[in-house]
Amino acid sequence: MHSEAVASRSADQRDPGRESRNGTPHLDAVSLAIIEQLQEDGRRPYAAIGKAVGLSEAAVRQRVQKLLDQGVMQIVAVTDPLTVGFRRQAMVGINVEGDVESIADALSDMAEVEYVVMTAGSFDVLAEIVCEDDDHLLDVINKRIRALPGVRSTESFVYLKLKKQTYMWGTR
Amino acid sequence: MHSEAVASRSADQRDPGRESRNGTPHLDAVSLAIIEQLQEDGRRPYAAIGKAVGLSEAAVRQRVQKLLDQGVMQIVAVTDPLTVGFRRQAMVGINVEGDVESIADALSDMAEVEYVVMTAGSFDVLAEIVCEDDDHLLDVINKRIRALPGVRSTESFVYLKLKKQTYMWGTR
DNA sequence: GCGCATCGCTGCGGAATTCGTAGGCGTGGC
DNA sequence: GCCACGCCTACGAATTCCGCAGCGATGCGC
Repeated sequence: MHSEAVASRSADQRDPGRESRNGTPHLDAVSLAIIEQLQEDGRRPYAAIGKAVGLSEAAVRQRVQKLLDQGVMQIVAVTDPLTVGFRRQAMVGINVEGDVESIADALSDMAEVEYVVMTAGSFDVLAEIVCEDDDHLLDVINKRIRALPGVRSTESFVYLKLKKQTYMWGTR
Repeated sequence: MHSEAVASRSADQRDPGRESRNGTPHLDAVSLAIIEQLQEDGRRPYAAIGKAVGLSEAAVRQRVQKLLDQGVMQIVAVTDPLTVGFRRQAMVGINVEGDVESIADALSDMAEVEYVVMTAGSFDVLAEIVCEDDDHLLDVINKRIRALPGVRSTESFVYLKLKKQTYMWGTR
């Protein structure tokens, strides 16, 4: 029925979930198209997605479940924390001596830390923090982050206003 | 039926969507609870959410629709772009002379820029960029961002590895 | 005080979606 | 060759979504 939408199956499309060498699952064009659909609307019905990508409703459902199970994708509500009662939010740049990844892991274990990324440049790690108020923010940065062994220095950027927040890389 | 879950309506709960002076809608406890549910699972059925927050299915549906329409919340699929074909991602710190907000708006108009926030600290604006490859990244930073009138300087932090990405501030 | 417009919630019933599962088909290992 | 595996489709049953009418409470004007 959808044969014209999926050009006679390539090897990619036959095994859309196999692992590549770095441990992250390989994604074929159809899975990317599904993600793209869900980036526009996380609640879009499977049948509508199927029509867009050339797959049956059930196949889309199975792929979505797999992508969720693998941790490749999550379907969630996102907001601007500053409009939802959290008074202070900040990005913290961190310099590390020794093992960067273990510091990043330690940061990831903190509930107030929503986002952790290892970087190249004048910071080794960037961490985004969401707090109730100034005291809370101060506590997290000074008492918890700076206390981690291996943290050499930190620099904070307190959020004043969120201007853009999208997940639409698929749609361009 | 759910009378025991919502303690005899407070003023807050009677007018959950009214505007506060800064233009962002005021959110009552029930709407926060709904958002919290959807932060755990963006596809959770309205009936299940209703049971959790003490509202009927239809009421939850109306509130969710309103939150989406107001732009308070979006329900979307989120991924790590680096695992989905985008080879280069970076955070760019920007210093501005003159009107910071107009620069932030200009950045927000760029498709490659997924995240823009005005900050206090040694940068005026932070912008996250998602690119296909090095050439693309270089082009965006050097030709487009640095070309904006008012941009005094930029500093880039190329992403090496995303370690954490959550939206669960509600669940703590 | 009273009517009236507004707003949010509930409770339906019908339409649409989701879910579980059985069966088919191509691929790769043995 | 043959089996195991992965992915797909098909389809009925259960669940969910959706639109709407009605109701109670609030706020406003008079």
